[in-house]
Amino acid sequence: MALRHAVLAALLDGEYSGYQLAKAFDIGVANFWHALPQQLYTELAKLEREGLVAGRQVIQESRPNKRLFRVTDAGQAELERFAADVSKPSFIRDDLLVKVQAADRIGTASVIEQLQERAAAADAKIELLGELLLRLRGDADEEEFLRTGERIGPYLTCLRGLSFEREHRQWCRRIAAVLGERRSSHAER
Amino acid sequence: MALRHAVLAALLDGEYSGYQLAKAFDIGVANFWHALPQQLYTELAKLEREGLVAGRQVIQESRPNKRLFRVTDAGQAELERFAADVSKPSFIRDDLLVKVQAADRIGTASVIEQLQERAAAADAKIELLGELLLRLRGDADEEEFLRTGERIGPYLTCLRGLSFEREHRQWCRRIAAVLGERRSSHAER
DNA sequence: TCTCGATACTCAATTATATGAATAGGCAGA
DNA sequence: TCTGCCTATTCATATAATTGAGTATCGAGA
Repeated sequence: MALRHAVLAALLDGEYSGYQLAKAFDIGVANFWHALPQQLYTELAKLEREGLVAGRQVIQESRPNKRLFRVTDAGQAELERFAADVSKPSFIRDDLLVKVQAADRIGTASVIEQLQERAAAADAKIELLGELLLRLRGDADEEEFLRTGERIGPYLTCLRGLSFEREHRQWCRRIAAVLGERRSSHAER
Repeated sequence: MALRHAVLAALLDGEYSGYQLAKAFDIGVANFWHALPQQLYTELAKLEREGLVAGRQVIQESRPNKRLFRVTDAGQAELERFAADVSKPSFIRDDLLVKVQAADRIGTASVIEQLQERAAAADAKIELLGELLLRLRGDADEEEFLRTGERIGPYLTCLRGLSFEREHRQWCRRIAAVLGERRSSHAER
């Protein structure tokens, strides 16, 4: 029930097509919600039926036509309403954590490998987010931008994403090291 | 498809009833997965049908009877198999982040309030996890426990939970401050 | 020229999660 | 004694998310 609001929030920054939204939901926007393209198209169609977003066709020559969407006044009001009611707590849900939970009862080689891959993926994401933050705040420094910038929402969620990725990376590296040392020291499995 | 593995991993530490598991999934275990009681009962029934866990009835006098479950050899093997295949990336999905993304286009009063509630909830969770970690490692210090402890999986996932909650708390407080200052300074809305 | 990736979207089917309501006895506090 | 919470579980329904397949055109590079 919250994807609709994530889409509305993402559309606040301008007009996007389903395809562009899908891209955004794979990088920046993924800091607060994640969704596959199919879901987004479905959700946009629903939102349009309900009058919360409005779409317009854009005819293109050298590539398929597309439909750009923007938030309507009703959509804005819906977001406003949504912001007022209680949020459900946020949970971690992660396959890799499940594997670590079981770590000393199963073979750890593959888990260690996956921890390292995750750390590397986090590296890439951290760099990406760093660039995104820079682009969002322009010349201003962070402090000043947050005080006076006119659109700080996306910046704030990126900050969360960045801190999440940093912590995740650090944890992955540490756990990989811990499990690795245990493997080599008491030569189990 | 991963709840089953989360349940198996949680059951590695002994026998639990559905009810006890549900409790665990509300605190410690929630560091790697979250689920409602109904889901757990359903999952346990499925796992039992497939022979991955075994249940036994325990008759009680002063309260309802219960069924305790343990992981079978087949269950262990299934976990082993699961640990080997690729994990899907972990995503944040959080109502409150959606609200922050929209923050400067909607009224912020309620969002600020929710950020503060979240921070307070994180405080409580942090304390809880701190105690849990202490209980898990006993007298040893962390370094030593991680080197020589015989069951470190749950400890490692708790560490992740702790770091997640700490970062979350810090972010909530900072964002609440930023939004609060903007409200008071340019008296918008 | 042929393949491959990017743009742009749709449809169907399945699986996973969440919501809501019920049952039922014991025990603690007002 | 009445109220409500804790233990312990089940059933049904609804919503959300994932998986898989498919369509069609353009432009770049082998």
